[in-house]
Amino acid sequence: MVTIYDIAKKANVSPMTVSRVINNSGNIRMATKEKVEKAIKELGYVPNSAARSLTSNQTKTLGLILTDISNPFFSKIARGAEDAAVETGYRVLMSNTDEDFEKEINYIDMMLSARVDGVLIAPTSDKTLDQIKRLSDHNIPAVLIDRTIEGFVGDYVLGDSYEGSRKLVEHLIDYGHRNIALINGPSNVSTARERQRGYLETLKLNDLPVHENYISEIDFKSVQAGNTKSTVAQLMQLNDKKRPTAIFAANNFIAISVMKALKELGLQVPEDISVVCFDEVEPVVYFDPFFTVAAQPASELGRIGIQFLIERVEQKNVEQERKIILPPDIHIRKSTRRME
Amino acid sequence: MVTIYDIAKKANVSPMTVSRVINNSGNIRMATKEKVEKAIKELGYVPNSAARSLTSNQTKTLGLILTDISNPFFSKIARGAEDAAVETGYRVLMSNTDEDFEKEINYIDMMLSARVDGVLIAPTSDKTLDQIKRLSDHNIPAVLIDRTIEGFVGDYVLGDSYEGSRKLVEHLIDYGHRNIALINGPSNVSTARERQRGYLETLKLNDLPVHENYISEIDFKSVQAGNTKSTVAQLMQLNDKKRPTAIFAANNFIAISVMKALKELGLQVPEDISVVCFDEVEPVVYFDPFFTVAAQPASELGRIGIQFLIERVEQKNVEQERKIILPPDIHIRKSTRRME
DNA sequence: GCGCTTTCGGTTACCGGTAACATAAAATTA
DNA sequence: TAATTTTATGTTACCGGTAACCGAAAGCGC
Repeated sequence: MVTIYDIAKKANVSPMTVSRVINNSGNIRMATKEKVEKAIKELGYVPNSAARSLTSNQTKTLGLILTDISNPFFSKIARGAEDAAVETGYRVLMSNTDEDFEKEINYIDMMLSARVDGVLIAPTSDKTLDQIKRLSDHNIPAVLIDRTIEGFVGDYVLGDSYEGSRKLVEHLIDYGHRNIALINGPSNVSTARERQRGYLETLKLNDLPVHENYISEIDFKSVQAGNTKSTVAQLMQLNDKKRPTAIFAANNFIAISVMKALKELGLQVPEDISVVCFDEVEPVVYFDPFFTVAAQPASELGRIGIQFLIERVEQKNVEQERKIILPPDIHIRKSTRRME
Repeated sequence: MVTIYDIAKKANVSPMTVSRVINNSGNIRMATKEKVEKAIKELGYVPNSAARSLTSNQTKTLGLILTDISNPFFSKIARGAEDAAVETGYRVLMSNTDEDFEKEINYIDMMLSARVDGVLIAPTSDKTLDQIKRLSDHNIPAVLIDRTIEGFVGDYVLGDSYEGSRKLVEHLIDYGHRNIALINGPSNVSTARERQRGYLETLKLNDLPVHENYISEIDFKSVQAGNTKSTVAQLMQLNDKKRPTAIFAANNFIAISVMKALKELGLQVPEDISVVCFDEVEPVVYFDPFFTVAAQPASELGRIGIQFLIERVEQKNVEQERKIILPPDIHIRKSTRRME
């Protein structure tokens, strides 16, 4: 591997001079600079960031801890985040927790040993607070994305779950639905709590009763395992008057799984039942706008999250905590129908 | 930041002993080991990989250079790759080239300065060969994914573009289509060449004429800019006999754009025209299987790619070049119809 | 041409680990 | 119990950069 010393020897200067040329620091005679640059080019030298970070105490690397990069919502966040990072000269280490606390801990370890300058994280649950503390104990700032956690002090960038939820439910009510079920994610995630709050309040505001068995929680692994079917089946087994005419799926992942379950149960959407959900179900939306959704500006979330994070890393605007909550766009499409 | 020296002082041993405990190397008395481990835990020490990599000459980090992580095909590759990487104790640096050669060069620079142990890359074109050479000049192995490039020596993992293309076109012919247009990606990408070859050979085998203006090329940026419409419009303006009854979109990105264009032109799929494409159009496929596609095992590709890469990095199975070509699954769905 | 300031470049030490060697302590053998 | 081997730990130097300090050369005023 070519080092600064090889360049120094070739250009007949000291390693320090090479370092100065690379970093454009100090006073260097033009002739010397050119000599060094020639040697660098000829030997194809690229600085070793590991060595650099040892003295500079920064790695120019950020950690991105998300649930699952193959979920379109998160892959858009990742894309926005990565774009913002390279633009500012940072690299991004990626990871997928699958909402698993143990995996999350391992990734925190990884970020710690990689000495990343900061972490943008969608925490798996409120328990993640301890992990964020571990980061800050090592002087590594964290910005939350998509979710908050209780007791967190710092910046976060979220979609407005409460408001989106309200609007989706209002839309259903507007269409004449009175029996609306909510299939939610686990309530230890803030988005689930907010969506449930929006759901409940909207029902209350419209004087609609809340049936307890309309609300179910289903976690990432159950959805993956295909356990949504029993949840849906239970809902549909309620007797006629109580049988929901609409399902509010709390995210795209659940929505897809619900659709699958409905299909297996022989039910048509929207003829037999209406379905709405949070997050866009891409990319088909462009040519077959089917799903009525609360679409979050995912790539924007990622971009802003990284910007905040880098400002924290570089000690700018550190006085205030910034809580950004971006409103989702409600797209009314064909998965909901008016009740006669 | 806590270092090995802090631990050493606290545990009243030499730094070297701490190092040995951490790496489980050499002979350490049980009592000493426990003393050190206690100190590590109490101070929350995590080894600094940068310092480590300086002596070990490896970073346990791999580079992943893809077109666009927010494209479901690539996000699945990324997921498979990242999974395989962590399982083997590696980290992953992500990047998005947008098929842009300049961006790709910058990312290669980034990988070089990060001293990644290896790179898994979907090259933007045959020109990328020089960049891969830059990597190998620095002893960094590269494995290709999704695409090959001319003159490349090493491992690659691809989907079978030729075979998938043949099957899609055969399906269309089987359905009675004789006028089949191909909207391809740029021919400096191997998949485009292979898909075109499959297209042409299948037509020839079935004694169908090849109209020159049935084949068009459209690059990533044009698709992004929404320039697909003019291409599609030109096809549809051909006089009746020559007007295509089916379009073969060479990838999911093009397919979505084609669908959009058709919609704007007021054409229905599959009533007015049939459409097939390469790559799955997820995730809607699960509940609304619409598109007839050649689905590539993306996550498998990513996983195998990383496995090969790590073997190269760790100098295992290096004698032979491995060329893996996985067959796509053909899913016949509702975007194609039989001609009467 | 002499002293003073500025410019340019070199030397040394250190960042946080670890390989290689050295040495002290314990265990084993004769 | 002395000699020998084995085990346990310490010391030194180095990985590839850079900060901090220092000295030589060049520019400048008089």
